Amino acid sequence: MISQKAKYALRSLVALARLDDGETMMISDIAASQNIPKKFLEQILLDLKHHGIVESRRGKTGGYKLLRAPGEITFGEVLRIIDGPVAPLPCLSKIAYRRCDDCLDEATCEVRRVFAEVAEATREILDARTIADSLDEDLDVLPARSAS
Amino acid sequence: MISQKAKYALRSLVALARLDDGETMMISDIAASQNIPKKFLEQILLDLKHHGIVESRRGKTGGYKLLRAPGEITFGEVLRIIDGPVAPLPCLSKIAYRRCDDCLDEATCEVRRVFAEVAEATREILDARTIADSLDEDLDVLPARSAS
DNA sequence: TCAATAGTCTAGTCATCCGGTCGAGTTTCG
DNA sequence: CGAAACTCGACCGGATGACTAGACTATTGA
Repeated sequence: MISQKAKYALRSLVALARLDDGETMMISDIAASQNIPKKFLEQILLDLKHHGIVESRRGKTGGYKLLRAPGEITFGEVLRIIDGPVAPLPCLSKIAYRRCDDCLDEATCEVRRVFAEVAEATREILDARTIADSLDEDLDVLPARSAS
Repeated sequence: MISQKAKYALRSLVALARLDDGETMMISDIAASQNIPKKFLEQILLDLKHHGIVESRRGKTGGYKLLRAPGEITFGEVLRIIDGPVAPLPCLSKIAYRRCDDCLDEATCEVRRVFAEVAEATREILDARTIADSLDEDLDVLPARSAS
């Protein structure tokens, strides 16, 4: 399960991606339009700012905007910023590799191989899909329920 | 990240799968061989028993054994028993569908589509790989680090 | 210049979950 | 019977998730 925080982050970025060039959007407007608690969103946007995804301007005419093109911001990047590693096991993460402390030998670990496949598959999707992909809704709607 | 508990469960099942026909294995032996806290493992095995994965015998000559062939027990099934839904969003789970309460419309949800792909991909792997697949180690070892 | 506005940042809260542990059962065998 | 093994409920401490509070700083337009 991805965190609420990550979902909020992605939704906000989609909202910002819909702006015209040079336009900005205030935290409170994003919060209202996307149904996100405002104070919580502050943290999230700040985090995204520190990681170079968005930029902001203070004061009366302030607000947020994307720092990069929507097509240059991948789901994977955002998830790693907000939620940390995407991998199902610490020993399969490339941004935060850590040995499983109960694992005697990685090479013969009974579960590692299967989860490596999972990690590979999800990484391939998350690092390929961008905010831009979420802009054109209505195009290919999929059936309401699909996975487990 | 999958839970420690799930990892223990899978490891235990692999251990049980290595037994000869009719043989059983005691909790304490599984715990010792797999490096798992014994009392914690009791809960896990009990849970697996309640879900028809293993069966047990009490008393002096007691122990656990698989109730089904290793090839009939998928990673997905075990994960769902121990960790709950595998899907990245509640609205994408088929065993425990739940509406995302902040989501206004599922059909146009900005993030749903991408995560549906992820759910589909992981489900395909987890529901295909079985305990039996983890038995033949040494065969295809993969490079030590691979995903994110 | 000053007050209103909007972003920045640190902390605190509160519930839930994770990874266990304890101890009192109950069944089975020798 | 009594020792060995599984059963099952309760508990527990620390971490995490999802927010909330409030003080502070930058920007502007009256």
